[in-house]
Amino acid sequence: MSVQAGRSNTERSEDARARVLAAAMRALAANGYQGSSLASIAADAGLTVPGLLHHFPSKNDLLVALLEERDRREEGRNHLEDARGFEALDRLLALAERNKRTPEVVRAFTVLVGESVGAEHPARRWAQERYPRFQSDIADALRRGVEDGQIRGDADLDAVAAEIVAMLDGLQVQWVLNPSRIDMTYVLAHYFDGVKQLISA
Amino acid sequence: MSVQAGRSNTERSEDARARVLAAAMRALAANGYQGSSLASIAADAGLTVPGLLHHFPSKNDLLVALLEERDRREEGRNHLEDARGFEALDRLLALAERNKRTPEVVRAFTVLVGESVGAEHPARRWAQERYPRFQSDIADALRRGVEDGQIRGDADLDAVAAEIVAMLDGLQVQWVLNPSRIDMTYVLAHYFDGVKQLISA
DNA sequence: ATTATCTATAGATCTATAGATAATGC
DNA sequence: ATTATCTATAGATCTATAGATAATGC
Repeated sequence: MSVQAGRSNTERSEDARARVLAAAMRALAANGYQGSSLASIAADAGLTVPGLLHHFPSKNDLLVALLEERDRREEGRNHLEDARGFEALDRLLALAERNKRTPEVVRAFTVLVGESVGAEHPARRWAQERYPRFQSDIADALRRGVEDGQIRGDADLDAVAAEIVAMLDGLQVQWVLNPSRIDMTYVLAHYFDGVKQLISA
Repeated sequence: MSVQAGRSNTERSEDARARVLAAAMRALAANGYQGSSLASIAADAGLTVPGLLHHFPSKNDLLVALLEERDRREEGRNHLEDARGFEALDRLLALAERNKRTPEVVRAFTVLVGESVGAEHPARRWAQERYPRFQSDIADALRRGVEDGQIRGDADLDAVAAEIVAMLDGLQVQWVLNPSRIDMTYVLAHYFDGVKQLISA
Protein backbone atom coordinates (compact mmCIF):
# COMPACT_ATOMS: atom_id res chain seq x y z
CA MET A 1 0.00 0.00 0.00
CA SER A 2 1.70 3.17 -1.22
CA VAL A 3 0.95 6.10 1.04
CA GLN A 4 1.02 9.44 -0.75
CA ALA A 5 3.55 11.12 1.55
CA GLY A 6 4.90 14.09 -0.40
CA ARG A 7 2.84 16.62 -2.30
CA SER A 8 2.80 16.90 -6.05
CA ASN A 9 5.07 19.27 -7.92
CA THR A 10 2.10 21.45 -8.79
CA GLU A 11 1.06 21.66 -5.16
CA ARG A 12 4.53 22.51 -3.97
CA SER A 13 5.00 25.07 -6.73
CA GLU A 14 1.72 26.86 -6.09
CA ASP A 15 2.36 26.86 -2.39
CA ALA A 16 5.84 28.31 -2.85
CA ARG A 17 4.56 30.97 -5.23
CA ALA A 18 1.85 31.97 -2.78
CA ARG A 19 4.35 32.14 0.07
CA VAL A 20 6.68 34.30 -2.00
CA LEU A 21 3.89 36.67 -3.04
CA ALA A 22 2.78 37.06 0.58
CA ALA A 23 6.35 37.70 1.67
CA ALA A 24 6.80 40.20 -1.16
CA MET A 25 3.69 42.05 -0.01
CA ARG A 26 5.08 42.30 3.51
CA ALA A 27 8.45 43.48 2.23
CA LEU A 28 6.79 46.05 0.00
CA ALA A 29 4.76 47.42 2.88
CA ALA A 30 7.87 47.70 5.05
CA ASN A 31 10.44 48.99 2.58
CA GLY A 32 8.94 49.52 -0.85
CA TYR A 33 10.11 47.81 -4.02
CA GLN A 34 13.52 49.42 -4.27
CA GLY A 35 14.13 48.97 -0.56
CA SER A 36 13.27 45.27 -0.55
CA SER A 37 15.83 42.61 -1.32
CA LEU A 38 15.16 39.24 -2.86
CA ALA A 39 17.20 37.78 -0.02
CA SER A 40 14.80 39.01 2.66
CA ILE A 41 11.74 38.02 0.65
CA ALA A 42 13.14 34.55 -0.03
CA ALA A 43 14.02 34.05 3.63
CA ASP A 44 10.55 35.17 4.71
CA ALA A 45 9.04 32.69 2.25
CA GLY A 46 11.27 29.86 3.49
CA LEU A 47 13.36 29.66 0.33
CA THR A 48 16.81 30.59 -0.87
CA VAL A 49 17.21 33.32 -3.48
CA PRO A 50 17.71 30.90 -6.39
CA GLY A 51 14.73 28.95 -5.07
CA LEU A 52 12.64 32.11 -5.36
CA LEU A 53 14.05 32.94 -8.81
CA HIS A 54 12.99 29.52 -10.03
CA HIS A 55 9.38 30.66 -9.65
CA PHE A 56 9.85 34.33 -10.54
CA PRO A 57 12.80 34.75 -12.93
CA SER A 58 13.61 38.29 -11.80
CA LYS A 59 12.69 40.83 -9.15
CA ASN A 60 10.76 42.72 -11.79
CA ASP A 61 8.79 39.59 -12.74
CA LEU A 62 7.89 39.11 -9.10
CA LEU A 63 6.49 42.63 -8.90
CA VAL A 64 4.51 42.16 -12.09
CA ALA A 65 3.06 38.89 -10.81
CA LEU A 66 2.06 40.59 -7.58
CA LEU A 67 0.34 43.43 -9.42
CA GLU A 68 -1.48 40.98 -11.70
CA GLU A 69 -2.71 39.00 -8.74
CA ARG A 70 -3.85 42.23 -7.10
CA ASP A 71 -5.80 43.28 -10.19
CA ARG A 72 -7.41 39.85 -10.46
CA ARG A 73 -8.51 39.89 -6.84
CA GLU A 74 -9.73 43.46 -6.90
CA GLU A 75 -11.79 42.98 -10.02
CA GLY A 76 -14.48 41.08 -8.21
CA ARG A 77 -14.52 43.26 -5.14
CA ASN A 78 -15.27 46.76 -6.31
CA HIS A 79 -17.90 45.69 -8.83
CA LEU A 80 -18.96 49.24 -9.50
CA GLU A 81 -20.20 48.05 -12.88
CA ASP A 82 -23.66 47.28 -11.56
CA ALA A 83 -23.83 50.14 -9.04
CA ARG A 84 -26.30 52.93 -9.80
CA GLY A 85 -25.74 56.49 -8.53
CA PHE A 86 -25.05 56.89 -4.83
CA GLU A 87 -24.87 53.14 -4.44
CA ALA A 88 -21.33 53.50 -5.80
CA LEU A 89 -20.39 55.76 -2.89
CA ASP A 90 -21.74 53.22 -0.41
CA ARG A 91 -19.62 50.53 -2.00
CA LEU A 92 -16.51 52.69 -1.88
CA LEU A 93 -17.16 53.35 1.78
CA ALA A 94 -17.48 49.63 2.37
CA LEU A 95 -14.22 49.16 0.48
CA ALA A 96 -12.47 51.65 2.77
CA GLU A 97 -13.97 49.85 5.76
CA ARG A 98 -12.58 46.54 4.52
CA ASN A 99 -9.19 48.11 3.81
CA LYS A 100 -8.94 49.09 7.45
CA ARG A 101 -8.65 45.41 8.25
CA THR A 102 -5.66 44.85 5.95
CA PRO A 103 -3.35 47.77 6.66
CA GLU A 104 -0.35 45.90 5.31
CA VAL A 105 -1.93 45.59 1.90
CA VAL A 106 -2.91 49.25 1.86
CA ARG A 107 0.57 50.17 2.96
CA ALA A 108 2.20 48.06 0.25
CA PHE A 109 0.21 49.64 -2.55
CA THR A 110 0.53 53.14 -1.12
CA VAL A 111 4.31 52.79 -1.15
CA LEU A 112 4.18 51.35 -4.63
CA VAL A 113 2.14 54.20 -6.07
CA GLY A 114 4.49 56.69 -4.44
CA GLU A 115 7.61 54.99 -5.72
CA SER A 116 6.17 54.57 -9.19
CA VAL A 117 5.95 58.33 -9.60
CA GLY A 118 9.66 58.17 -10.41
CA ALA A 119 10.20 58.03 -14.14
CA GLU A 120 11.88 54.65 -14.28
CA HIS A 121 9.84 52.60 -11.87
CA PRO A 122 8.60 49.16 -13.00
CA ALA A 123 5.15 49.79 -11.46
CA ARG A 124 4.70 53.08 -13.27
CA ARG A 125 2.52 51.76 -16.06
CA TRP A 126 0.36 49.88 -13.58
CA ALA A 127 -0.17 53.05 -11.55
CA GLN A 128 -0.83 55.17 -14.61
CA GLU A 129 -3.44 52.78 -15.95
CA ARG A 130 -5.11 52.29 -12.61
CA TYR A 131 -6.37 55.83 -12.09
CA PRO A 132 -8.29 56.48 -15.33
CA ARG A 133 -9.99 53.10 -15.08
CA PHE A 134 -11.04 53.64 -11.48
CA GLN A 135 -12.21 57.17 -12.25
CA SER A 136 -14.32 56.17 -15.23
CA ASP A 137 -15.88 53.26 -13.32
CA ILE A 138 -17.04 55.78 -10.72
CA ALA A 139 -18.19 58.34 -13.29
CA ASP A 140 -20.16 55.67 -15.15
CA ALA A 141 -21.89 54.54 -11.98
CA LEU A 142 -22.83 58.12 -11.15
CA ARG A 143 -24.20 58.60 -14.68
CA ARG A 144 -26.54 55.70 -14.09
CA GLY A 145 -27.79 57.75 -11.14
CA VAL A 146 -28.60 60.58 -13.55
CA GLU A 147 -30.61 58.15 -15.67
CA ASP A 148 -32.54 57.18 -12.56
CA GLY A 149 -33.29 60.81 -11.73
CA GLN A 150 -31.26 60.56 -8.52
CA ILE A 151 -28.42 62.83 -9.63
CA ARG A 152 -28.54 66.22 -11.32
CA GLY A 153 -27.92 66.16 -15.04
CA ASP A 154 -25.77 69.29 -15.00
CA ALA A 155 -23.20 68.02 -12.48
CA ASP A 156 -19.62 67.61 -13.73
CA LEU A 157 -19.39 63.92 -12.93
CA ASP A 158 -15.90 63.46 -14.38
CA ALA A 159 -14.61 66.09 -11.98
CA VAL A 160 -16.56 64.51 -9.11
CA ALA A 161 -15.12 61.09 -9.95
CA ALA A 162 -11.57 62.48 -10.08
CA GLU A 163 -12.17 64.09 -6.68
CA ILE A 164 -13.42 60.85 -5.20
CA VAL A 165 -10.38 58.92 -6.39
CA ALA A 166 -8.07 61.62 -5.00
CA MET A 167 -9.92 61.62 -1.69
CA LEU A 168 -9.73 57.83 -1.31
CA ASP A 169 -6.03 57.92 -2.08
CA GLY A 170 -5.20 60.92 0.05
CA LEU A 171 -7.07 59.62 3.09
CA GLN A 172 -5.35 56.27 2.79
CA VAL A 173 -1.94 57.92 2.83
CA GLN A 174 -2.79 59.83 5.99
CA TRP A 175 -4.31 56.78 7.60
CA VAL A 176 -1.41 54.50 6.76
CA LEU A 177 1.12 57.01 8.10
CA ASN A 178 -0.75 57.27 11.37
CA PRO A 179 -3.82 55.04 11.74
CA SER A 180 -4.79 56.33 15.17
CA ARG A 181 -4.75 59.99 14.15
CA ILE A 182 -7.44 59.88 11.50
CA ASP A 183 -10.77 58.09 11.26
CA MET A 184 -10.59 57.34 7.57
CA THR A 185 -14.13 56.08 7.14
CA TYR A 186 -15.66 58.88 9.20
CA VAL A 187 -13.99 61.56 7.08
CA LEU A 188 -14.84 59.69 3.90
CA ALA A 189 -18.50 59.35 4.94
CA HIS A 190 -18.55 63.05 5.80
CA TYR A 191 -17.15 63.84 2.37
CA PHE A 192 -19.65 61.58 0.60
CA ASP A 193 -22.52 63.25 2.48
CA GLY A 194 -21.38 66.56 1.05
CA VAL A 195 -21.09 65.14 -2.45
CA LYS A 196 -24.60 63.73 -2.21
CA GLN A 197 -26.01 67.09 -1.13
CA LEU A 198 -24.26 68.86 -3.97
CA ILE A 199 -25.25 66.61 -6.86
CA SER A 200 -28.65 65.27 -5.76
CA ALA A 201 -31.37 65.95 -8.31
CA MET B 1 48.24 94.11 -7.24
CA SER B 2 46.62 90.98 -5.94
CA VAL B 3 43.59 90.09 -7.98
CA GLN B 4 40.95 88.08 -6.04
CA ALA B 5 40.75 85.21 -8.49
CA GLY B 6 39.27 82.29 -6.51
CA ARG B 7 36.18 82.43 -4.33
CA SER B 8 36.24 82.16 -0.57
CA ASN B 9 35.84 78.86 1.18
CA THR B 10 32.42 79.92 2.41
CA GLU B 11 31.31 80.78 -1.09
CA ARG B 12 32.56 77.52 -2.54
CA SER B 13 31.02 75.54 0.27
CA GLU B 14 27.60 77.15 0.00
CA ASP B 15 27.64 76.78 -3.73
CA ALA B 16 28.56 73.11 -3.51
CA ARG B 17 25.86 72.45 -0.92
CA ALA B 18 23.26 74.16 -3.09
CA ARG B 19 24.33 72.17 -6.14
CA VAL B 20 24.15 68.93 -4.17
CA LEU B 21 20.68 69.71 -2.80
CA ALA B 22 19.41 70.54 -6.28
CA ALA B 23 20.90 67.34 -7.65
CA ALA B 24 19.38 65.37 -4.76
CA MET B 25 15.97 66.84 -5.57
CA ARG B 26 16.27 65.73 -9.18
CA ALA B 27 17.41 62.27 -8.14
CA LEU B 28 14.56 61.98 -5.67
CA ALA B 29 12.02 62.92 -8.32
CA ALA B 30 13.45 60.36 -10.71
CA ASN B 31 14.12 57.41 -8.42
CA GLY B 32 13.11 58.15 -4.86
CA TYR B 33 15.44 58.07 -1.89
CA GLN B 34 16.16 54.37 -1.85
CA GLY B 35 16.57 54.31 -5.60
CA SER B 36 19.04 57.19 -5.70
CA SER B 37 22.77 56.66 -5.27
CA LEU B 38 25.22 59.14 -3.82
CA ALA B 39 27.35 58.48 -6.90
CA SER B 40 24.73 59.82 -9.30
CA ILE B 41 23.89 62.79 -7.07
CA ALA B 42 27.55 63.68 -6.67
CA ALA B 43 28.18 63.42 -10.40
CA ASP B 44 25.15 65.59 -11.14
CA ALA B 45 26.46 68.18 -8.67
CA GLY B 46 29.93 68.10 -10.20
CA LEU B 47 31.59 66.39 -7.25
CA THR B 48 32.98 63.01 -6.31
CA VAL B 49 31.23 60.97 -3.65
CA PRO B 50 33.72 61.87 -0.90
CA GLY B 51 33.42 65.49 -2.03
CA LEU B 52 29.69 65.28 -1.42
CA LEU B 53 30.13 63.50 1.90
CA HIS B 54 32.39 66.32 3.09
CA HIS B 55 29.30 68.57 3.07
CA PHE B 56 26.70 65.98 4.06
CA PRO B 57 28.29 63.26 6.19
CA SER B 58 25.84 60.55 5.15
CA LYS B 59 23.01 59.91 2.72
CA ASN B 60 20.59 60.23 5.59
CA ASP B 61 22.03 63.63 6.57
CA LEU B 62 21.58 64.79 3.00
CA LEU B 63 17.91 63.84 3.07
CA VAL B 64 17.38 65.57 6.41
CA ALA B 65 19.07 68.75 5.12
CA LEU B 66 16.83 68.69 2.05
CA LEU B 67 13.70 68.29 4.16
CA GLU B 68 14.77 71.10 6.47
CA GLU B 69 15.40 73.41 3.56
CA ARG B 70 12.01 72.47 2.15
CA ASP B 71 10.27 73.28 5.43
CA ARG B 72 12.11 76.61 5.70
CA ARG B 73 11.11 77.62 2.20
CA GLU B 74 7.53 76.47 2.51
CA GLU B 75 6.97 78.26 5.78
CA GLY B 76 6.77 81.66 4.13
CA ARG B 77 4.72 80.51 1.18
CA ASN B 78 1.58 78.98 2.58
CA HIS B 79 1.10 81.61 5.29
CA LEU B 80 -2.32 80.34 6.18
CA GLU B 81 -1.82 81.89 9.61
CA ASP B 82 -3.35 85.19 8.57
CA ALA B 83 -5.95 83.77 6.18
CA ARG B 84 -9.58 84.05 7.27
CA GLY B 85 -12.22 81.58 6.12
CA PHE B 86 -12.46 80.94 2.39
CA GLU B 87 -9.36 83.03 1.81
CA ALA B 88 -7.46 79.91 2.87
CA LEU B 89 -8.99 77.95 0.00
CA ASP B 90 -7.95 80.65 -2.46
CA ARG B 91 -4.40 80.47 -1.19
CA LEU B 92 -4.33 76.69 -1.49
CA LEU B 93 -5.56 76.98 -5.04
CA ALA B 94 -2.80 79.47 -5.77
CA LEU B 95 -0.34 77.04 -4.19
CA ALA B 96 -1.53 74.27 -6.50
CA GLU B 97 -1.21 76.67 -9.43
CA ARG B 98 2.38 77.45 -8.46
CA ASN B 99 3.17 73.76 -7.98
CA LYS B 100 2.20 73.15 -11.58
CA ARG B 101 5.27 75.12 -12.59
CA THR B 102 7.69 72.95 -10.58
CA PRO B 103 6.63 69.39 -11.35
CA GLU B 104 10.03 68.01 -10.35
CA VAL B 105 9.64 69.34 -6.82
CA VAL B 106 6.12 67.96 -6.54
CA ARG B 107 7.33 64.66 -7.89
CA ALA B 108 10.22 64.49 -5.44
CA PHE B 109 8.02 65.01 -2.41
CA THR B 110 5.27 62.76 -3.69
CA VAL B 111 7.78 59.93 -4.01
CA LEU B 112 9.16 60.73 -0.60
CA VAL B 113 5.79 60.62 1.13
CA GLY B 114 5.03 57.33 -0.59
CA GLU B 115 8.33 55.76 0.33
CA SER B 116 8.11 57.03 3.89
CA VAL B 117 5.01 54.93 4.51
CA GLY B 118 7.39 52.02 4.97
CA ALA B 119 8.12 51.50 8.63
CA GLU B 120 11.83 52.14 8.48
CA HIS B 121 12.09 55.11 6.18
CA PRO B 122 14.23 58.09 7.27
CA ALA B 123 11.57 60.57 6.07
CA ARG B 124 8.82 58.89 8.04
CA ARG B 125 8.81 61.30 10.95
CA TRP B 126 8.86 64.27 8.60
CA ALA B 127 5.83 62.91 6.74
CA GLN B 128 4.00 62.03 9.95
CA GLU B 129 4.49 65.49 11.39
CA ARG B 130 3.63 67.28 8.19
CA TYR B 131 -0.01 66.22 7.94
CA PRO B 132 -1.38 67.23 11.36
CA ARG B 133 0.32 70.62 11.10
CA PHE B 134 -1.05 71.31 7.65
CA GLN B 135 -4.50 70.11 8.66
CA SER B 136 -4.69 72.28 11.76
CA ASP B 137 -3.43 75.34 9.87
CA ILE B 138 -6.35 74.90 7.49
CA ALA B 139 -8.87 74.19 10.26
CA ASP B 140 -7.72 77.28 12.18
CA ALA B 141 -8.10 79.50 9.13
CA LEU B 142 -11.60 78.14 8.54
CA ARG B 143 -12.51 78.81 12.19
CA ARG B 144 -11.58 82.45 11.68
CA GLY B 145 -14.22 82.37 8.96
CA VAL B 146 -16.76 81.21 11.54
CA GLU B 147 -15.82 84.18 13.74
CA ASP B 148 -16.44 86.46 10.76
CA GLY B 149 -19.87 84.94 10.15
CA GLN B 150 -18.76 83.60 6.76
CA ILE B 151 -18.81 79.92 7.72
CA ARG B 152 -21.47 77.92 9.56
CA GLY B 153 -20.72 77.31 13.21
CA ASP B 154 -21.98 73.73 13.12
CA ALA B 155 -19.67 72.54 10.34
CA ASP B 156 -17.13 69.83 11.24
CA LEU B 157 -14.09 71.86 10.25
CA ASP B 158 -11.56 69.27 11.38
CA ALA B 159 -13.11 66.78 8.99
CA VAL B 160 -13.23 69.40 6.24
CA ALA B 161 -9.57 70.25 6.80
CA ALA B 162 -8.58 66.57 6.67
CA GLU B 163 -10.53 66.24 3.43
CA ILE B 164 -8.78 69.23 1.92
CA VAL B 165 -5.34 67.86 2.74
CA ALA B 166 -6.28 64.48 1.29
CA MET B 167 -7.65 66.11 -1.85
CA LEU B 168 -4.52 68.23 -2.42
CA ASP B 169 -2.36 65.16 -1.97
CA GLY B 170 -4.47 62.81 -4.03
CA LEU B 171 -4.78 65.21 -6.94
CA GLN B 172 -1.05 65.81 -6.95
CA VAL B 173 -0.38 62.08 -7.19
CA GLN B 174 -2.69 61.77 -10.18
CA TRP B 175 -1.26 64.87 -11.81
CA VAL B 176 2.34 63.84 -11.31
CA LEU B 177 1.69 60.39 -12.75
CA ASN B 178 0.12 61.87 -15.85
CA PRO B 179 0.07 65.67 -16.04
CA SER B 180 -1.84 65.83 -19.31
CA ARG B 181 -4.66 63.61 -18.12
CA ILE B 182 -5.93 65.71 -15.27
CA ASP B 183 -6.43 69.45 -14.82
CA MET B 184 -5.41 69.59 -11.20
CA THR B 185 -6.43 73.17 -10.52
CA TYR B 186 -9.76 72.82 -12.31
CA VAL B 187 -10.75 69.81 -10.23
CA LEU B 188 -9.47 71.47 -7.08
CA ALA B 189 -11.44 74.66 -7.80
CA HIS B 190 -14.52 72.54 -8.49
CA TYR B 191 -14.05 70.78 -5.16
CA PHE B 192 -13.54 74.06 -3.29
CA ASP B 193 -16.73 75.46 -4.84
CA GLY B 194 -18.60 72.53 -3.37
CA VAL B 195 -16.98 72.98 0.04
CA LYS B 196 -17.92 76.65 0.05
CA GLN B 197 -21.54 75.83 -0.77
CA LEU B 198 -21.70 73.26 1.98
CA ILE B 199 -20.22 75.26 4.84
CA SER B 200 -21.25 78.82 4.00
CA ALA B 201 -23.16 80.51 6.80
C1' DA C 1 45.61 76.26 10.05
C1' DT C 2 41.63 75.20 8.06
C1' DT C 3 38.76 73.89 4.39
C1' DA C 4 37.34 71.77 -0.10
C1' DT C 5 38.17 68.19 -2.81
C1' DC C 6 40.35 64.18 -4.65
C1' DT C 7 42.25 59.02 -5.25
C1' DA C 8 42.02 54.60 -3.50
C1' DT C 9 39.69 51.21 -1.25
C1' DA C 10 37.19 48.49 2.41
C1' DG C 11 33.33 45.91 3.35
C1' DA C 12 28.72 45.02 2.71
C1' DT C 13 25.25 44.46 -0.05
C1' DC C 14 22.32 42.97 -4.35
C1' DT C 15 20.57 40.53 -8.58
C1' DA C 16 21.26 36.81 -11.25
C1' DT C 17 23.50 32.52 -13.22
C1' DA C 18 25.79 27.82 -13.37
C1' DG C 19 25.48 23.58 -12.10
C1' DA C 20 24.44 19.91 -8.52
C1' DT C 21 20.92 17.17 -5.86
C1' DA C 22 16.74 15.07 -4.67
C1' DA C 23 12.19 14.73 -5.26
C1' DT C 24 7.92 13.69 -8.36
C1' DG C 25 6.00 12.14 -13.12
C1' DC C 26 5.43 8.74 -16.45
C1' DA D 1 12.16 13.29 -17.62
C1' DT D 2 10.86 17.05 -15.36
C1' DT D 3 10.54 19.97 -11.53
C1' DA D 4 11.79 22.17 -7.05
C1' DT D 5 15.38 23.53 -4.57
C1' DC D 6 20.05 24.05 -3.10
C1' DT D 7 25.38 25.55 -2.91
C1' DA D 8 28.66 28.41 -4.82
C1' DT D 9 29.82 32.39 -7.02
C1' DA D 10 30.24 36.17 -10.57
C1' DG D 11 29.96 40.86 -11.30
C1' DA D 12 28.02 45.06 -10.29
C1' DT D 13 26.66 48.07 -7.25
C1' DC D 14 26.54 51.10 -2.81
C1' DT D 15 27.83 53.75 1.44
C1' DA D 16 31.46 55.28 3.89
C1' DT D 17 36.39 55.94 5.47
C1' DA D 18 41.53 56.86 5.24
C1' DG D 19 44.64 59.69 3.84
C1' DA D 20 46.69 62.86 0.20
C1' DT D 21 46.63 67.41 -2.27
C1' DA D 22 45.78 72.10 -3.18
C1' DA D 23 43.42 75.92 -2.22
C1' DT D 24 42.03 79.87 1.17
C1' DG D 25 42.59 82.12 5.98
C1' DC D 26 45.27 84.40 9.25
